[in-house]
Amino acid sequence: MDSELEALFERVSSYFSLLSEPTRLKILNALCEGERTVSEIVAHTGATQSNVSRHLNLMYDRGALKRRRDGALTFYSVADDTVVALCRTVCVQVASQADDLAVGRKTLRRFMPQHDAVASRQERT
Amino acid sequence: MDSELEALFERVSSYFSLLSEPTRLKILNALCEGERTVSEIVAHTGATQSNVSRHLNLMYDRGALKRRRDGALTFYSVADDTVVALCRTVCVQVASQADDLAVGRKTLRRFMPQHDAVASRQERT
DNA sequence: AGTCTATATGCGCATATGCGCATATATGAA
DNA sequence: TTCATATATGCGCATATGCGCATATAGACT
Repeated sequence: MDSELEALFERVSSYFSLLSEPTRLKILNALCEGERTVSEIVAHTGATQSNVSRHLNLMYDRGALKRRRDGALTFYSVADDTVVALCRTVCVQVASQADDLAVGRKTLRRFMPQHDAVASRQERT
Repeated sequence: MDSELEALFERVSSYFSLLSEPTRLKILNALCEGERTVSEIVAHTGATQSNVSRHLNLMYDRGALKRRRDGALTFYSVADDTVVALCRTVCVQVASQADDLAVGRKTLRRFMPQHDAVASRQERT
């Protein structure tokens, strides 16, 4: 196997690993609508402050998030829009193939407004 | 946090975890052009037979791959095209943001022909 | 200085995951 | 049946990862 591809896949898998953790997905969800402080994210996700902080720093280090400090507050926001796009794609995919999963149109719509058409098309199938 | 979303994110993260492993990406790469036997994938990826088998079964169980048995041979192929699409998206993303990573246009093109336009657009930036 | 709030981080644990190795199972051929 | 090839799987280990808990750091205010 080509060593160029080896290196590429190493990075790609590491990229995906960012998204393979529920807490981080919750955080991204909280950041979907824009900039948020750590405390806001803690409140929104229900995770502990230390975990949220750790995950935020991780995603920041990997370039998925950007941050801005204002006094004692740190504002985080999405730096890599691809990340959010991937989440949305997989949310639709998962919701459409899981009959048992009670993800209402409403929830789906709130989470990914622009995929409305896709989501409802899948539902009719 | 909504328990509906909790369940959704659990699944979504598990979906992404399939793609957060280099060996599995190599396998998907080997399956991009179509159906392959386990031995062919072993040869193509350079991984051991037991690992390839394990990863194939995992991806099969999760619905990412389908399989077909013909005598002593087992043919695997991609069942969920979204998986491949996601890989391609992230490959382009990673390759475009990593200056140090020597992923030539040629390699990229071979791996994801239909993203040619996107890839070269990124390169010019 | 002292104190309060906000955020980050060190440490240890528990669990998950990928792998090597050997072996089991299945199919076809002699 | 016996052997050979193809694929799957049990077991143990090493590492990675997420978390709880306590604590450290930083800024604002008195």
